[in-house]
Amino acid sequence: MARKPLTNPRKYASQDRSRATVDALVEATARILIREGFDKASTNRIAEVAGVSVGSLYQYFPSKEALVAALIDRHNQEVRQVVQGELAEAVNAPVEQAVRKLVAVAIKAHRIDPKLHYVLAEQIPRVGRLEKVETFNREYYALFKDYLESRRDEIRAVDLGLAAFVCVTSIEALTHTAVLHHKIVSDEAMNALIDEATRLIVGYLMN
Amino acid sequence: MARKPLTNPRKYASQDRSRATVDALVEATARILIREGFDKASTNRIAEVAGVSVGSLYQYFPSKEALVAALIDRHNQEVRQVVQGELAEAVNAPVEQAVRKLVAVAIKAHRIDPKLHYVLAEQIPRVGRLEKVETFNREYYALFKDYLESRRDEIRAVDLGLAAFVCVTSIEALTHTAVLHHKIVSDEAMNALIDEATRLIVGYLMN
Amino acid sequence: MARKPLTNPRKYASQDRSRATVDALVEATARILIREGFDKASTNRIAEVAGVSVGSLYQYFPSKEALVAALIDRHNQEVRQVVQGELAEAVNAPVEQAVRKLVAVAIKAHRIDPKLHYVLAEQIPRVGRLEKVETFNREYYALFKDYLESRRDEIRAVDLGLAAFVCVTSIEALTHTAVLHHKIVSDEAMNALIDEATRLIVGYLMN
Amino acid sequence: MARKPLTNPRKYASQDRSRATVDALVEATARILIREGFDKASTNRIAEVAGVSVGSLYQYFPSKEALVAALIDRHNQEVRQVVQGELAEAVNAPVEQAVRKLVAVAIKAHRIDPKLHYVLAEQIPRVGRLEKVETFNREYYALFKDYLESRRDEIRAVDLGLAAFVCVTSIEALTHTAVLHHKIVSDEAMNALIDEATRLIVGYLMN
DNA sequence: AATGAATGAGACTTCATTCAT
DNA sequence: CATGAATGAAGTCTCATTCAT
Repeated sequence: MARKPLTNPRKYASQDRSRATVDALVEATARILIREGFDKASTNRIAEVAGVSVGSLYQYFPSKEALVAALIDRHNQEVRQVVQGELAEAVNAPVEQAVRKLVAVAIKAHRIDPKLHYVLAEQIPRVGRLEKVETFNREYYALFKDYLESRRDEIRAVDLGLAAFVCVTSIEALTHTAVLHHKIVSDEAMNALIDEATRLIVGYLMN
Repeated sequence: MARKPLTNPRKYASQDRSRATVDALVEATARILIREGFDKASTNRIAEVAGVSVGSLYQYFPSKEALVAALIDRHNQEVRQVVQGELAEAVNAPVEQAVRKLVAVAIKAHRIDPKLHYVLAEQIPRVGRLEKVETFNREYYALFKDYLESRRDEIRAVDLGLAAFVCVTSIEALTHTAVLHHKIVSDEAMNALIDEATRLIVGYLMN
Repeated sequence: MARKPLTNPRKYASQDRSRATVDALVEATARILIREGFDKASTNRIAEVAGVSVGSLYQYFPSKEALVAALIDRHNQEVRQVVQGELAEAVNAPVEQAVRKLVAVAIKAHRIDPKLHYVLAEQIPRVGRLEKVETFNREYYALFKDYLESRRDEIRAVDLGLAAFVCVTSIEALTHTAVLHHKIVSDEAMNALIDEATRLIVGYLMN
Repeated sequence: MARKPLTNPRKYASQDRSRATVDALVEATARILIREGFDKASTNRIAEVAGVSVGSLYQYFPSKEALVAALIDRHNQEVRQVVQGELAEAVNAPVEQAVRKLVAVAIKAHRIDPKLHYVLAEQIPRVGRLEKVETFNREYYALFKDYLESRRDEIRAVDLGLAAFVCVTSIEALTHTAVLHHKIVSDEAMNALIDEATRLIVGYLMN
């Protein structure tokens, strides 16, 4: 996109610096959003916290929304990294194990940065941002449906789409709410929640 | 302070006018919130849509937040009226019937004004009205826990608090998401959802 | 100005009521100005404190300024009533006695309602109101000059206009400041002030 | 935070620009206050007259009051610069010379910007800046009292506090009123006033 | 006349964005 | 590229005044 500079060193230097600036800005956005709420997250404030000038902010992000979008992407990325491997495992496990894994992973994901997750999910004026946040659930939903299909003979006869909706929505809600409302104060509490959620879903799918 | 007027009509006339203005303002707030989002809901805009002047808005509501609070109260009131009677019935029914009723009522409640509900639930926290919106879930939760206690011998041994959390959170999420994402396009679809949700919860409580 | 009503009683009744309303409004204005400052003295507030409607306020006063003007007039009237008699006496007294009297009267006048005086003199946006407040000093000045002329042979040779300015300004400032800044806490303190002021002025006029 | 620029001018450029903006705003405030009164001094108007945007105003002054406070400080500073040197001299002079000096300096100070002084002194209390404006008189008073103490044996026996109050208040009122009401149209008139005021005060202190 | 609801200009202030340096 | 001063539209809220009842 940018033309190649004449010397490599300079190029890398500036690329690094750019990268650092971009990171600082996204990080500042996250911090302010979490600690002070959306209303305090003005571009000037973000730039200040990031330690750069507003001008620089607009050098890298065409608008405030672009900044928030980048933050969402970053968070999604982090969640993906945490979730990906474990989810792959689950796919090959029998129903109960798979569900248990799913629940555990969901909790793990929500715990990455619960407040940020909350802010991104519920506090950001949506202006097209909504879809970005929802992408995950869609993926989750599709993955789950695929899994159910692969295990169709182990579970009772159901509309798999409907079942996937029920399961994914429930797991998401339970883990999200539990994490956000500090219901998971100990490993015990977490295990209890995992047990119950698993029982809820497995019982639903099997009986 | 004012002496009684000679005719009733006159006195009531002004009261009606006030009332109409207040109603128009709250209604305008709802419409704008739903159609254009929180950010577009400026006091000037609300007044304009309500067909009154900003001055009138501030005659009745000390701040923009007060307006939103009034809207929340109005919505809560409507929901309560729909829910109340049916919930009383459920309390005396056996588990499966009670849960089915609960789910049905939740759908009914969410259908009153789904978009408004969504906006109030997910977009308003910024206004600090969070607690007002959450009051409902708390009440719902407490009621459910009480019910579980009264039927303790019909369900499996379980931490009732945890169980209530699991059930209420799931029902709320399922009905909310279903209504909001237009998953309930027909009575059939609705009945299917009720069946599944009921099965989910009852299976969880019983087995 | 108003057409005569058909019956006297009614006439008087309504006149009394009007008078009472007008008085209440002026009084309310004074109270608010003193207790809460000019910025809080909105017409709506004044009407409320007066126990009448804004509409009535505008029935009797064409504008907020008119109200303030009426208040100034009322205060001036009160001051006049206190001052008048004593001032007449002073005119016939020899210089020292006259000056002493003048100072004493000035204190008395300032003590009528010091805060109101202060507010009216220094806190009211002037818009032509200034002259009304200043009228007094002018009268005072003219009167003093006349007195000096009548006693020209008892005092040293001097530009009487200039001398009157010096004396009136000094007496006014001393009594105003003393009263306003609570320098007159006792009769002793007052007498001390009177002594000093008198000495100041008499010394100036005589030597 | 910012790296040193290669050339000085550039750095100073922005500082100068800021400074110029700030100065223009304070100056505009003064002009409007003088020419149109406090009520017309809206922030938008001030910015307009200063030739900058409202935004810039709020970049440098957190509120309208801050602007007025800055103006008061500026004026005080100017007065101080005029007064300081001359006052130091007076302290070492014999009574008559000292008083004459004091009066002359007071006139000089009041002449710096009489209308502004008036506005700041009598119109601003509403902004709560009263103390700032009064600081001066307090200093003046303290200084005068100290002087009287140092010359105690040259003047008649008096309560020095009371005497200082009488003298300072009188000088202040005379010079203030004279300047404001255009009583000082010529050097002659000024000298006459100085003579009279000096005589007033000296006569009071000595006899 | 009295009432008080309604009006709307305008005040203060914020903040996303631009642009000269 | 970075900087940060400058911009100005837009938002919240107040208050003198009008007007239907």
